[in-house]
Amino acid sequence: MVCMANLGVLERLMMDVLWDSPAPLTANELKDLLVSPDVSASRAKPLATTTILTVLSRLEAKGFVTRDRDVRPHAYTAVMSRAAHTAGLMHEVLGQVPDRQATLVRFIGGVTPQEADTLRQLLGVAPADNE
Amino acid sequence: MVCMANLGVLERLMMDVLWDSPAPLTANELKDLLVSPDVSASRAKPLATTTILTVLSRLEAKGFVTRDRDVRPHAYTAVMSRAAHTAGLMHEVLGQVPDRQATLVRFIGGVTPQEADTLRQLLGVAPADNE
DNA sequence: TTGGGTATTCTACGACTCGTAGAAATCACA
DNA sequence: TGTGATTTCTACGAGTCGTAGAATACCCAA
Repeated sequence: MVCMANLGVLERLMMDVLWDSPAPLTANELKDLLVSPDVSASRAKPLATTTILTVLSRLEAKGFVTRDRDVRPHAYTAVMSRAAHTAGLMHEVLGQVPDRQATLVRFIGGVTPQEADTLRQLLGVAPADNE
Repeated sequence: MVCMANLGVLERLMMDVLWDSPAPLTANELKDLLVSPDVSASRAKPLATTTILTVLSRLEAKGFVTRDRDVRPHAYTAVMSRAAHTAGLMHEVLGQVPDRQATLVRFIGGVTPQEADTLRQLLGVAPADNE
């Protein structure tokens, strides 16, 4: 049932790096970015490269990343954008309840004014290019 | 970071029973409801009462339920409504991303027309007149 | 006041996930 | 072909979760 969610702390951190990267990353590039202070998803201790690779494999198995095996240091990419992933999570959560109406009421009650504006815009103008 | 989320399958099932109940429940009442076929959150195997109590204690420790210790078979109640809990989860997920705008775009792209109408109403936007 | 059923707590185990990484195998180039 | 880089295999320790027996606490009828 709950399936998109389960990312551990490190897994999530690594996804953040992947999401922030404009291009596919190798394990070592990712490792370096994890400790680089100018990256939001930062981390104190540097990890062993094998650790990075293990977690990347797990993320691949979970369907969060793909790897290009044709280039030699394999290159890893996030399958979905962060926005798509997060929106998917929100839908997944929302989909678990019988009464979405009530949930949306609560949800809207908690959004910031800016977010409300965004939503108004999105709902005011017509839908909806998908993919 | 992620804290509201982590409910196991049984924990979630029991929360569903609690949420569906208009009054506080005792462990045994809850146990019976778990196997009663007219309850959405149903279950094949009946569980030991101690199992129910263990899980209820864990839910209490996690802050999802409170118990009334003054009545003899302790009575358990969900702390938040399901709607509040779910909406909270959605906010928690949304709060993890740097660019909420993009996430909301995706989110709105995936809602049903009915949900969109609900949202328009809540946000005070004239509904799109389709259908 | 006590015996006995009921309710609750304590303790625990097995399966699974996750962070972590060494050891072993594989690869590619000099 | 040897060697350094890369990847896979294997594994451990901590934590969570479903599961429930054993031990204890509670309360009423006799």
